Parts: sequence; structure tokens; C-alpha cells
Amino acid sequence: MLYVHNTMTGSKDRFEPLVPGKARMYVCGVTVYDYCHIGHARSALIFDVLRRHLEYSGLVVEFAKNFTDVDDKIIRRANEQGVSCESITTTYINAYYEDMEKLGVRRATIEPRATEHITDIVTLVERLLTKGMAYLVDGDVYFQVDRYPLYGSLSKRKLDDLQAGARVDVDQRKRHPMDFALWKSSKPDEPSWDSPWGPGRPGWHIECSAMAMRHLGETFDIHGGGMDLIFPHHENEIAQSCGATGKEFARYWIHNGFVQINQEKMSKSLGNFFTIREIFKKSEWPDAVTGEVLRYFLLSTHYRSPVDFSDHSLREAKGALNGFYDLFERLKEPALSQGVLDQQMYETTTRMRQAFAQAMDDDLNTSEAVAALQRLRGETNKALEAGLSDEMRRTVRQGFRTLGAVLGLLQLDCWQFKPQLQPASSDMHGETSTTLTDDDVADKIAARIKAKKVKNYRLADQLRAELASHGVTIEDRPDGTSRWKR
RNA sequence: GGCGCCGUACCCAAGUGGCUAAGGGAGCAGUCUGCAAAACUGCGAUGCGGCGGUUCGAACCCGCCCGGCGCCUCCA
Repeated sequence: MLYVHNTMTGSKDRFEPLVPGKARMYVCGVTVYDYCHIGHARSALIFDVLRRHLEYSGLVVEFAKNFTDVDDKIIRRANEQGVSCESITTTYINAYYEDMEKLGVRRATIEPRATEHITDIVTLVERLLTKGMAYLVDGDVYFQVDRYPLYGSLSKRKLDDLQAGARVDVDQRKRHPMDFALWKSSKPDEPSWDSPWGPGRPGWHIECSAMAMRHLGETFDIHGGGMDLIFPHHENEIAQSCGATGKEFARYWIHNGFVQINQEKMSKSLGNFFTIREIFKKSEWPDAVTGEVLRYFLLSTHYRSPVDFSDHSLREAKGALNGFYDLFERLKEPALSQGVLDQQMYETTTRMRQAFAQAMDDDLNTSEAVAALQRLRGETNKALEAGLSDEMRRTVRQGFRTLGAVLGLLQLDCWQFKPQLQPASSDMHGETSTTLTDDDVADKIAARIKAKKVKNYRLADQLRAELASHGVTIEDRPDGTSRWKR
């Protein structure tokens, strides 16, 4: 039974879907005017894991994640580069998919774009105007916040407090300083659509309301996003949606914490942010490994806590992950003894499976869930020394795969990969890359085993050192063969 | 000014009223191995920012203080 921290109630609430057996969730995606950074990765990952856990728990998940493809920043970027807005949004949507695929973030079941929902948006704005919750000024339509009495209930703010703290120039045409745009009349050279109020484009908040209602219904289960969206974005979405329908909008509001750099929020103004592709590019590991390392790192902290990103933290995650793949290699090897510990191992697996599910059910406690996997790893290694049958070895590996899948971890076949293609070594000496192919490694290992047989340890050690210089580590097995990894 | 979060071993990080304070990384010692690597075993916070209080009992609840951070403006 899943419990989630609900920003609206401020407590851990039992998750009971509106329609039994089905979970409908909407997550605010990205505004596509730039590459995604590690903070976007965290948010996407967390809701991907929530979705996986809901599915693992037997629910059918309808998951909508939008692209904001009309926005001031997109227009500015297009103008800077002298290209169309479509060109900008297409570029960054494609980049988004590339990044997310490397991170192992699955696509949502529905991925709507604002520009594809202009009709829905216009209809919603009209509804609000008809109800007297919005007003028209010079072709702009504003939502009137004081017409929605519950305004501030998500972010726990009072309208008066907000007014006192307002630091922006207040548009004098607004009836209340916190009123926000539902529809903006367009200036020349801006993308625009026809509307009853003249050519214009949607405000930021209205698109999510319109798309969520279109795809998930007027009331649905989960709405999520980063903590910074609580105010004003989600607060405004609630005001618009509930204002228009008179019904509850989302029933559970889930927000993730930030990725920080040196205890500070990442931000462009501080210049301390890292894009996802930059991290992959700089990584010393192959993409598949880097992706898993990033996931492990991001999931080893609870989703609502801040998490500090650094090279050091990635190396720690890599180290922690190594143990799993070392174990999986051992599990692949034929059993030398009878499965004396099979029964005990079976019980341990069952226990850890329960611990894992219990942790995930407790507000997605991924740290605890990972700890359960680590305990299972330790127990398996111990049992392996005493003896596990071939069948049990396969069963255990499958167990890791099944639980790991909820977190998107432990799915790789093995931890040794072809090194990333080095940018064609066109350096001045025209030297070819010194990376070794798998066949090269196999040859050297064969030579070393031969050397060991005749007790030529000097040659054996030399070969090992040679491989080590290429980042290849050897592990000798008791039967005289060797396994290796990069 | 308003709202809110965090401070647990060398590092990361669970736990939030009651068994020996999870787990990982790093480290040290040992077993195994030609040597390694991996694995295994052992060591590592008598204490959870500080001081008071509530309680039979607190890292966990309350108060104050110290330190760090976030939101209130676009932002995952």
C-alpha cells in the first residue's frame, strides 16, 4: 500500500486511485528552449520511478508529461538565432529524448504539446471568462485570483502576504497584483493563434490545466514536478482548473527537491549547472554505465531532499554499483558444489523483496530500497561461497533484475563494455587510439594464463599491468581461468 | 517581512518515541590467492549541530540558540 507525501495536505497520505486499478498522473515537463540539466534529470527520473513502482504494484498507469513549446524564452532564443520557434522546439525536444534515453527514463504514455492544444486552451479561458473569474484587458486575458477563495492553499500562502512581498513591477491594468495571464495578445513576429480576443498565445499556466483535463479528465490522481513549481505554477493551475470546473483538480501533489552544487541551488545566473549531455560527454565510462551511475546517484537520496552533485558522488555511485555487477559475473559461473544454501537463499530473496516493496511504498524511499538490494547482494555473496545451484543462481539474478527494474537499475548484461568511441584520434602524430578491443583483451588474458601455468609470473604480472594501463582489471578464478572488467 | 527545509561516523545517506542508530563509499586489520583483484570476517558514531524541557524512555516531540539552504520573480 503506497503512501505519498502530498504537498496539498502536508502529510503522507495513503494513495487510493480515483478509479481502482488505474493511476492517472500528470507531470510538468520542460520548456524546450535549451538542453536539460541534471536537475531536469532528477525530476524526470523520480516520476519515472514513481510510474514504474505504480506499475509494479499492479496499477495501469496513464502518464502525461508535457512539452511547453510556446513561451517567451523560446521566442527570445529563436530571435537570437534568427530561426523559427519550431526549429528551436524541434531541436530541444529531440535533445530531450536523446538525454532521457541515455538515462533510461521511459517515455510517458501521453506527451502533449501546448501548441497542439490551443483549442482546448481557448475553450478553458472562455469558460473562466463566462464564470467571471477572468477579465479581458487590451486583448490580454487575466485570471482574477481573488475570485478563487482557496488561492494559496497549495503553497500555504495568503494573498495578503504575497502582495506585501511582491518584488516585481505591478501591471497597473491588473485588478489584483497576483492576477496572471491566461492569454497574451501577440506582438508582431511572435507566434500567434486566433481567438475571440484577437490573435495571441497562451500564458504559461493554462496549458497544463487544459492538457491535463483533455487527457486525464477534470479530476485525476497525481500531479508532479519540481518544488519550484509549487508557486506560482501549480497554485495557478489549481485556481484555473477548479475555478472552471468546480471540481477537485489533482488529488495528490508530489514535488521533488533540487540538485545542488556545493550546497547551493543550480542556476544559470550562478553558472553552476551541468547539462545531461555534458555529463555524458565528460564521463570516463561508456554511456550505459554513466546512465546507470547517474540513476543510482540520484536515487540514493530521498526524492524530497536536496542532493549535491559532484564528480565524487558519481564515483561513489560507480563503486557501489560495481559490487552488483561483480556478483552477477560470479552468478553466471557454473556451480562447483551442490545448492546447499538454495532454500535459505530463497527465503532471503523473499524477505528482501518485501523490504524493497515496503520501502518504495513509504513515499518512494529509494535509499531504503537500494539498501535492501545491497543487503541482498551481501547475502548472495555469502551463500555463493557455501554453494548455490545453477538454477538458484539464475533465480537470484532474475530477482535482482526484477527489483532493479523498478528503479531502472541492474538491467545491463554485464559491467564490461566497449569503451566509448574516442573522437577519431586525428592528433598531429596520426596515432591510432590505444584502446583495446575485447579480442585484444582476450588474447592477452590467454597469454597470461599460459604464463601462469608455467609459473612465469613475471610475464603474467607484466601482462596484467599492461591491461591495467588500459583500465582493464583481472580477477582470477579458483579454477585457473580469469574474468575481467573495464 | 511572510512561508518552508536541512544539520546523523572521514564522505554520501536511511531511520523521526522503545531491540546492538540501516545501507553504500573510503580506510585499517585478517582469511583466501604465486602476487593481485573480487569475496568473506573483524574494527569504526556510548552518540545523531548546541542548550534546556516534556516523557518511565527522544536522533525522533516542544522551546530557544548556532550553522547552512530554498520559495515568495522565469526556474525541475
